[in-house]
Formats: sequence, C-alpha cells, structure tokens
Amino acid sequence: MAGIAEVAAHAGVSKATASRALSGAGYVSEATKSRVQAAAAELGYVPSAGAVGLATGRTQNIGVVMPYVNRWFFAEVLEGIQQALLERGLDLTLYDAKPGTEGRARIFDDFLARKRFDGLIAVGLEPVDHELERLTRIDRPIVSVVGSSELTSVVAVDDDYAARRATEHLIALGHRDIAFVGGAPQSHWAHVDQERLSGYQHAMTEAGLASFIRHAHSEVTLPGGYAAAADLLSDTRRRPTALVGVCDEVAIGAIIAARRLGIQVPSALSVAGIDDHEFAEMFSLTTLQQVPREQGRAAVSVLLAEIAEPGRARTELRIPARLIVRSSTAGIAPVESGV
Amino acid sequence: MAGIAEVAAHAGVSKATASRALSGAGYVSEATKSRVQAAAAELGYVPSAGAVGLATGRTQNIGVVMPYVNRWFFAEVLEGIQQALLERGLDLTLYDAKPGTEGRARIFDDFLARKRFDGLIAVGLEPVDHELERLTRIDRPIVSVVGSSELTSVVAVDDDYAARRATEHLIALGHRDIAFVGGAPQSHWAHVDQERLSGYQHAMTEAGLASFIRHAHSEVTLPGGYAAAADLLSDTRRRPTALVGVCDEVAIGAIIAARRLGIQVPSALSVAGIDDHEFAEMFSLTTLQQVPREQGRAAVSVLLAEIAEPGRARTELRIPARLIVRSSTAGIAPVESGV
DNA sequence: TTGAAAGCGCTACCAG
DNA sequence: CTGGTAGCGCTTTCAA
Repeated sequence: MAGIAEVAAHAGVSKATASRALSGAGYVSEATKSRVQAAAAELGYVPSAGAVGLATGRTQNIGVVMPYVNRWFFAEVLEGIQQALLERGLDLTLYDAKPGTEGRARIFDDFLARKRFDGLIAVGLEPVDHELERLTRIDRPIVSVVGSSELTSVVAVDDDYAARRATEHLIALGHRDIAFVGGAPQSHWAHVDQERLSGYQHAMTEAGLASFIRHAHSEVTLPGGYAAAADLLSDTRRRPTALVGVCDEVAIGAIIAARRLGIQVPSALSVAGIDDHEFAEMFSLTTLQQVPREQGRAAVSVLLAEIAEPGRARTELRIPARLIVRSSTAGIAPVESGV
Repeated sequence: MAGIAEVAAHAGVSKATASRALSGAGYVSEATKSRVQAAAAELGYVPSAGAVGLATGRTQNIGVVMPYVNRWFFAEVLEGIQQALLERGLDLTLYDAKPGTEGRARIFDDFLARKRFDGLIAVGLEPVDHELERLTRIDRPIVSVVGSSELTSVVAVDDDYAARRATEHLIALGHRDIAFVGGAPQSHWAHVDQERLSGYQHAMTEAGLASFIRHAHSEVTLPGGYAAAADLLSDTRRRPTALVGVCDEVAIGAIIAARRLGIQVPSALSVAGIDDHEFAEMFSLTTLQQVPREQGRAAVSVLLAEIAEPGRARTELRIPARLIVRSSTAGIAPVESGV
C-alpha cells in the first residue's frame, strides 16, 4: 500500500531521489540512499509492477507458451525457466496453448498481442503459418526450445543425432531387426518425431539394414507406447529383436507391454529410449540423455541477452545427447565388438 | 503500438469516448461505438495491460503458487486453472515454490508482495507459519486447492473418505492383512498423506483389523512406491495380501515392483490407489477417482467470485472421490459379498 | 547531488 | 451521449 511518495516523505527527500536511491540508478549520496532504504524497509514498500512497467517500458515479466504442461519434458523445461527467472527477480506468465483448441487461438490472437512481457519463450510450439505470423507481429525477442525456426533463437537437443546414436548402439550389440516406435503422421510434435525417425533411418541405412526399417506409429505418451508395442510384439512371426522409442515414455510403455506379454527385456528384446526420463532409472532403460531443465535455463539466458541487446544475432544451441547404457539393451546372438 | 489516442483521433472522438466504446462501460451511441471499434480493428489496437491496471486497479491476472509442476496432480490442476482463466481472458502468472529452496523464500518475500495479480490460487502449498504470515499480508483473495486452511477458501477432495473407501473395498473382498504405502514422516505434503493414512486406519479399526495396520513409508512418487513396495514385498513371511497406495503413483510403483518380484496382481496381491492417474487405466488399477482439472476450474470460479464481491464468506468444497474398480484388486479366499 | 515537473496509456469523474 | 481533466505510481529529463 505504501507508495514511493510516502517513502520519500518519510526520508525527507523528493520522489525523484527516492526512486534513484531505490533503483540504484543515478547519483545519490550514500547518506540519503541509506536513509531512503531504511524508510522503504520500515514502510514495507514494494514498487507497483504496473507503474514501473508503464514508466520504463519493461514489464520484468517473461511469457512462456507451451502446448502441454503435464508432459515430462515440458514440465522440466518449465521448471528450468522458472528457476532461472526467479534468480533474476523476473515473473513468468504461462500460456498453455494446446493444439487445436479454441484456447490456443485466443492465446495467439489476444493474449500474446497484449505484450505483457519483455520476451517470450516458446517451448515445442510448432506454430502453423497463421500462428507464426502472429508471433512475428509481437515485436519482442522470442526464443524457441525444441524445433527449428529461422526467425527465433533456438535451444534444443540434436534429435537426429540422438536417434542415430541409439540405433547404432543396438546395431553394435548385434541387432538387425530394429523397429522404431512412436510418432504419428500428424502428431503435433511432428518436427521432433521426424528428426528422430530420420536419425534412426540413417543409422539403419548406413549399416546396410535398410530393409529392416519399420516404424510403428503411436501417440507420444507412455500409454501410447504401450499400445503400439503390444500390437507390434504380439505378432510373434514378425517380432523385432530391438526397439528404439521416439522418447523414454514410449520406450517405457513398450517395456511394460513386453513384460505383460512375457517377453524378457533385454534377453528377448532390447529397448532404447531418448530423454533420460525420471522413470528411466526405475526401468533400467538405456537411453540418450537430454536435460530439459538446462535447456530452460539456457533459453532464459539467450532471451535476456536479446532483451538487453536488441538486434542481437540469433543464437542456435544444438545440444548433443549423451548415451547412458543401463540394462534394457543387450547383445543378441554372438555380440559384435562395439562402435 | 497504436494507443487509444490514435484510435480516438481516427474515429473522430475523444479518448474518453473511445475508452467507453471499447470497454462497453458507460453510454455510447451505437453509431459511434461501431465507428470506434472499426478504427480499433483497423489500427490493430491492443490496450496496454499495464496502463489499464494502473488506472483500474485490476491487473486481469491471477497468480498461481505450487510446489511442483512436474507431478501429475499439480500439472492437471494447473491445466484446469489455465483453461478456466483463458475462457475469461485472464492471464496467469506462475510461481514455482519448491519447498526448502531459496527460490521459495524469494517468492514469499518478494514476488507475492508485488501483488501483480487480483487474486491467488495456492495449490498444495502447505505453508509454514512464516509463509502463512506473508500470505495474509497480501490482501488479495486466496483460494487453496488441497489441504486445509482457516483463512482461505478451499477446494479439495475428501482425503479421509477416499482412503477409507479404498480400504473398505479391499476388506469387502476378504482381505485382512492390508498395508498402507506412501508418505514419509516429514513429507511436504504432510496433510494429505496424513488424512489418507488416517482414513485407512479408521476403516481397518472399524473392521476389527487394527492389529493389521501397517504403514510403509515412502516418497510420494512412482519410484518411491516402487522402492517401498519392493522392500515390503520381498519379506515373504510377512507379505500383506493387499496394499492401499497413498496415491496412484505410489500404487503403480508397487504394482511394477510386484511384477518384478513375480507376484501376480491381483491373484497374489491386490493394490488400490487414489487419484485415477493417467496411467491407472494402463495398469488396470482400482482407484478412487479425483479430477484435479475440475478442482482447478472450481478454484477459479470461487476466486473470481471473491474478487467480484470482496468480503464474501469463504467457501469450502470437499469433493468425494468415486470408486473405480478395475482389475488390480480381487478377492482372497472365499469372497465376501461386497459393500 | 537533489527537486520539479512532465509524462507512460488508460479510466473515471464531472460537466455540458 | 460526449469531451475535458485529473490522476493511477513510477521514472526521467532538465534545472537548480
């Protein structure tokens, strides 16, 4: 309730001086500065964010748009962003833009246009053209996490590399009949799924296993992976010896399905994922680790740099995933020596 | 970029009239109203949230504080809140107040004090005294989701009832040696854990099974449930015939542990949970359903009512969970006729 | 080093 | 029904 005017009065100075003393900008004698600070503390003064925003043009607030918050990856990125902002005293306003909903349309048409933020982080948005056009209108720095964009800075894991590496790991173990599970033709996360699928395809092709390439579509969720794998594995005649999941959730779903079908992992079936999901350890899942929390933090750094220095060249951060071998993968037949 | 002054000029009216025409408050002739609206549309006018906030004292923004965003329950509540706010054109700023962190302290000391919102929703916060004191200082309506509070309105499932019902279900199936899994002495979510534990204890006691009461502590996560159950079940001499999980994540962890130990569910072990988690179906988990998304929506309704009508009496919504019987529970010995 | 005053963009009161 | 004007709470020239 106490405004800067009261603080100023209390300290016996003008509003202008009080403002300088509190914000640290401009010349103020040490004596008056501490007097003002004391007054502010005593009155429990807290500046009005709205007024500061109006006067400075800086909202001290960052917008975050993502299609889901209840998926591991997104939740982790969000936490990373939140932590980084917290340390810097910035607020975060969240826009949950679920694909294909009316709410998403409103976010792009109304909410984002309000520009209640100094910059925006778009996580796995995969905007369609119309939405992209809205985004460019915003006239505030934007950083994308996941995906690719010519217009914004990007922070992401190298998806192609991750899937390739997972596949190579299985090939090195002697597998030939390796299927790729996850991703649907018109999944929203099309880009990532596609990159990973193609990483798998490349690895297979390079190893001369092009004829074994198989893609079992599924929703990119744990139950989705479960269903797809249950389907794929129940056909005993054409059962692959190894699976690459488009992400850990799908891979874990596949492991659960295998267990229910009585198929031993890894002796009868090897499964590799991508992510290092919080459940990966529990399922002894071999995976390619990415740390979404760090991606969130990195996105904040990049964004703040762009806010501080308008016109800065865009940044593109591609982070290589790291292979973590646990015990969901094992050799088949005589094991070849590894890569 | 276009301000209301330009819109006014474009439409040949004063700023005041333009404001009324756009906000719909006060008398404006239909003719001028549509003229102003046309001008606004043409110029792509979007009001400055900060300025509106300053002038009206309403930020059109709701704050949400929660200790985690990456747990099923919290993520679901968050989505419910977000949806409800979206429909009403309100923004949401998120504060991720992880217990015991420095960030949490900052949120309570600095961020919330900024009062950048018209009202606050606290999800599973369980504030300690010092924090509670901060909260009361905020002087904005607050609604709690989960937990209990004398000071704020509350929206929550009836935890005692849910656990009691789960336990009764198992008792009705003929089980006597039923253990409760989950919750640690100083878990952050102490209140909920405690309520559920005591629901279990009551049901056991009322059925004359007090001597069978057993509580296996664990972290309230899927891996936590896995670890605790693995421990509990590996002692073959004292193995219970049924388990009540403090929540579905723990219950599912227990099922996974049981399967790994070769214990058939439900023939050798019945498991019941509380939540109806997104994975419940996949594990055929019998559970007491709550719908956190709806709790989020309800919290928004209550909060907006309190914002609209200051001094309104506090609301307390206790929602009874609904028993969903799947196939993780079954009778032991001759099945008694059910409750 | 400090103070006075002019806005930031909008709403709301009060005349007309 | 409409326009002028005074703020909302803060920052920021510009003089002193």
